[in-house]
Amino acid sequence: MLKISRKVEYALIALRHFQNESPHKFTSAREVALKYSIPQELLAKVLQSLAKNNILKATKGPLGGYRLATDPKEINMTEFFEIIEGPVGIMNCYFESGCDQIDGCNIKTPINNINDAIRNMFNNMTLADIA
Amino acid sequence: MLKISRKVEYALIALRHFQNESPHKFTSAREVALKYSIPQELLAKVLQSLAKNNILKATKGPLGGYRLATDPKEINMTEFFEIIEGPVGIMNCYFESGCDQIDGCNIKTPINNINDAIRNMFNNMTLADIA
DNA sequence: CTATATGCGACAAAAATAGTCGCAATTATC
DNA sequence: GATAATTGCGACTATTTTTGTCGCATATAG
Repeated sequence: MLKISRKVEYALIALRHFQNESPHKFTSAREVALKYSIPQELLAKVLQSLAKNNILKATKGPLGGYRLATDPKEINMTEFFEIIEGPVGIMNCYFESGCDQIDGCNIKTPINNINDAIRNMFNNMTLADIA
Repeated sequence: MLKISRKVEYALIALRHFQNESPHKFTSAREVALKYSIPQELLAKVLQSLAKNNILKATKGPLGGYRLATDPKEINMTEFFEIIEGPVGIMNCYFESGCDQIDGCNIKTPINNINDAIRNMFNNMTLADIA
């Protein structure tokens, strides 16, 4: 349970790759996909999201590609996860309003407690911490 | 992301319900399902798992049903989650061996770090803590 | 004997995730 | 200017996981 998605996995792989490249070199999605045997199109989408959110810098054209735009120390894990997968939380009701429990939900508090614990953990973590 | 499943949600609802009942009263899956508008058959399965793992006590026949078998203070959250959903961890490779990365996986360490942090958190939590 | 439980396995439906494809816009190289 | 390689983006399909259902055996209170 609590598994993360392939997209997050691919993002982590790519980010670690960029960390090991010289800071100004651009690497294409294709190259990264080949190197780690991951689906190119899917990786491309993930990298596009990261670029749109200023985690990566992108350039088009031949010799184009991606490189880190931000120091990994500055990349908060909650933010990182949410760029790729939307809100971090174990249940939707943490974020949404509509809930069809007739007799009133009796687990709101426990759910929120768990959510807070998880979010708190990731809020205090940067990409640099885990790599 | 990191959402828990409905089954866990239903288990939490039921457990909180049993916490509020007198300790020796048995309540049937049907009754709990009706009260909280959750699918009876599915809830039944979840309760059966919990009974098999001594979180609940079950009796058959009319007037039968379930009640707590254990003090919530003694119910470890990791254990609880794993009864219902299997291993707690953000990625399968934490538990499994086969991995088809050709060029070597570059995210084993970060993944393990995140996993350890999550497991550690839940290991230090009982059902009583969150309710 | 009947009605109401749990227990369990197989199955079906629905939703989420993963992956593919096509095309526009940009840019380096020839 | 033509070509090839790239990002960017949306629609689509396939696969997997989750969710829910059904049927039947066993137990038991009345």
